[in-house]
Amino acid sequence: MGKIFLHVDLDAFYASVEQLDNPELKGKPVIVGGSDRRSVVSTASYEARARGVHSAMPIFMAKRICPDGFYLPVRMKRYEEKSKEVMAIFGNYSPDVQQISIDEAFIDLTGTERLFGNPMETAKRLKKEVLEKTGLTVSIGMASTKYVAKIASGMKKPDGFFIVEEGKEEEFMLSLPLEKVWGIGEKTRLKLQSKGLRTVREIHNLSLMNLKSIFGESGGEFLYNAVRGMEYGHFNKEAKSHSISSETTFEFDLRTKEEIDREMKQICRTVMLRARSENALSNTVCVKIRFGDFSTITARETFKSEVKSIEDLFEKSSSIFWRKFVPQKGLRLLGVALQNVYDESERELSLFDTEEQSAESRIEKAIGELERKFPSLRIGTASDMESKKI
DNA sequence: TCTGGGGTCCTAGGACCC
DNA sequence: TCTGGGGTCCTAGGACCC
Repeated sequence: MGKIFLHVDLDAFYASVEQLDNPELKGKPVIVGGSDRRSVVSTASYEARARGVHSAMPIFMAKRICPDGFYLPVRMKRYEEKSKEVMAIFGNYSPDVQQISIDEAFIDLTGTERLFGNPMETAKRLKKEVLEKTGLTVSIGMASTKYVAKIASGMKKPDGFFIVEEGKEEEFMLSLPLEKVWGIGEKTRLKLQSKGLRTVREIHNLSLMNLKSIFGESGGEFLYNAVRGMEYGHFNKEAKSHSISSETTFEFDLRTKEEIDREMKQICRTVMLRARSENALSNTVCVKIRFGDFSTITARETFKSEVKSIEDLFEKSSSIFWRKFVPQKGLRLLGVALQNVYDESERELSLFDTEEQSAESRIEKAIGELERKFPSLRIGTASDMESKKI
């Protein structure tokens, strides 16, 4: 007896929540995204998709093809709230629920027949319960592997249910156009094309060795398994690396040190407060620079001791930034990340940790907690205020 | 009026150690 | 007589996903 997985995906999630909270928007083209020059669409409702609007499309373009759409800002807190409600319902159907993003999860139904009955009926009940309790529709894929279930859930959106029977996985994969294969993006498609490979079947015809010689050890293995509908390892592994990052695209490219310092400070603040709230520490700082011409570089440095404060992160990031930045090109985007993050409890105490520094980290943690409780509050330190000229 | 933000994983080359 | 080879850490960049 094989395994049974569901992949459950909330339909047009952000846009659906907006329609739920404002029923007048039901049946209308709703586009959730930023509002300035360089913003893109986060989620478009199905009505907007019918007009050609899709995720990642620049807002100005969406407005051109869908001028009468309802354009709304992203309300992340609200979506997180609804996401939690939905995920809690999933928990009633299996002890093994693996959330993979804010709007989708794998549910392992293997061995739940005795408790819940036929998995197909269980899946239908789950759809119904989510709709009744949260007002949201989901699309479900059911298969013997997570990988195939994931693709299956996309076959009949929205409000869909698609089953790939055990033993039919390979046949199912062979029936798909390349664009539906999860893990093959534009670049890989182009590379496949340059080798004369245009269909899943053509990839299927190649040996593992052959694929590895073209796409590398891991890429080759992935493709070989994918076109056969076999489980892809990386769903099952615990994530081993972790990072905390924040980045901003500016409405207009920045050029002066004053502007850049100000933004850098804000970004470092966001990253550091988040790290504090997660009790996360890191010794590795990565700075991302996107120039006015859209060319993008990253530079990172691993330090002997962990990043200790917002100010510390600001200094470290700045020193990396100014080694790489080319002022003539202008700054379109600035990002800062803490990488290889580990938990506070794993810290090896260093002789250099002074009383003062740990006091600083306690203060920042308190600021983060306060700001979470009172989102309208902005707490600054004396040096923040000076730089903001309040 | 071009192209967001937050992530993960992989590769390839160099340094360094045994 | 001149240069093997594996493991691990680090950096920079790339691909992909939602």
